[in-house]
Amino acid sequence: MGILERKEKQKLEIRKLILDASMKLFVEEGFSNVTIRRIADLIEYSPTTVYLYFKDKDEIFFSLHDIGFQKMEEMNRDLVTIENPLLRLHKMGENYIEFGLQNPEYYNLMFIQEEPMKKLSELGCDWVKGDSAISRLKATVTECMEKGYLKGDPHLVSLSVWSFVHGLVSLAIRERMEKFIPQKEMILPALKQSLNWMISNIEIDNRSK
Amino acid sequence: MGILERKEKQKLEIRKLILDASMKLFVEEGFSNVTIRRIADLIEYSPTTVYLYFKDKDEIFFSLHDIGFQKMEEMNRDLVTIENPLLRLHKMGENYIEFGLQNPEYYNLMFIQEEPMKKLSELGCDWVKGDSAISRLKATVTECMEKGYLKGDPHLVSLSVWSFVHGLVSLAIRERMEKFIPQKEMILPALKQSLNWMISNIEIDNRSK
DNA sequence: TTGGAATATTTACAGTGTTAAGTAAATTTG
DNA sequence: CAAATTTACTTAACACTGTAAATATTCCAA
Repeated sequence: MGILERKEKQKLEIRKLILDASMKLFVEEGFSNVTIRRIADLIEYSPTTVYLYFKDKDEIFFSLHDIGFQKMEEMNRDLVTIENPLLRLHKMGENYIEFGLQNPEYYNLMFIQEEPMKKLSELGCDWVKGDSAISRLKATVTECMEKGYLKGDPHLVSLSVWSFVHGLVSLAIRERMEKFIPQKEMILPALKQSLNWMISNIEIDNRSK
Repeated sequence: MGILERKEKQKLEIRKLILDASMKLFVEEGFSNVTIRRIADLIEYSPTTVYLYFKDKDEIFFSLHDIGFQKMEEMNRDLVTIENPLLRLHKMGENYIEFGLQNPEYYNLMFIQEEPMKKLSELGCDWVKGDSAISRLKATVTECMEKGYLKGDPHLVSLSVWSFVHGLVSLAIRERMEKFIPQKEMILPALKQSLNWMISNIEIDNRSK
């Protein structure tokens, strides 16, 4: 069945073509400038051809949202080398902030935009990519507690830490931080400083040892 | 000049009519279902009439964003009666969370959506409503420090506290919290619990007194 | 070579924000 | 009071959007 295989491969190739074009538009011109017709222009097919490979526009965005998580995972690849779980948690936070600021459009799809989640509940499946990222966070927080760097309920602390960094990133990329951080180039350092402050507040003070 | 005055008043009345209609659509059917034509239908004017009172759709959203801040300020009206600044900060946080969960569409315009901020920079003026809310937060945080409830840089701490509650609310209303809080009715208590945890972590321990 | 399946395009629909031109009523002016 | 002008509003239209149905083209096996 070599022929069917090849066809399958071609199908995937065009899917990739569509995703690449969407990504290009999406990253270069932002969410609202990604239209089916412009995607079609880029890949030099007619607009309706796109619908042979994706059910609708939201499915394209959902795929891009997935790719976003892959990019983020890639960024966190060498995180396992950090022995100290609290340091690892800290670095996770820094990576998260950097990823968000450097890829606002991806970040948008992953954590802000409503459409990808709508698509999920439409398909009746759960947020695999998001959930596994959450699990990694939770595992690290739990390890911090086991080794005496943090205390409290790992569930509650993970939720809180994530909310904290998400708050920083999403306020920044949605331009709500200008009063706090007027200079654009100061955003990243300011957010990292805030993260420092947060972690130093929740870590157990070991100076009494 | 009684006649000019009356005309001015009528103009404002229709503006209000448009805003009320937008608000209705907006709250009842969400952001994406607010269209110029549906607004026009509700107020029983032609679509183009809307443009005699608002430059474009974004200007309508900007006005609604303003109204959102008014609603929030109203909610915080009796906050001044709380003597203890840390308790007041806590209550501010709770109000913020409740406001966000109860008015997701307003919250969206105030702190998530890009359009209102674009409109601001287009007009070249600054985020008056947002900035004054930030100032109130900062004042409370500063008072907490003066009275020995908190320590550190008020600027940094305010930014962090705000980011924290914004993170909680925005992840919740954008459906990213299902893994952490599967039951919808548990969202508000869980978010409040997280706020509790946060504040108890940053407050200066006075038990040694 | 022919028939059928797969793939792609054309056409079309119903919607969007927005502008320009036209109309009718209200107001000001001679 | 009548004519001119301003104001308020509507109609028609443009250039888009996502998407469905019908049509055309390409490809491959019999």
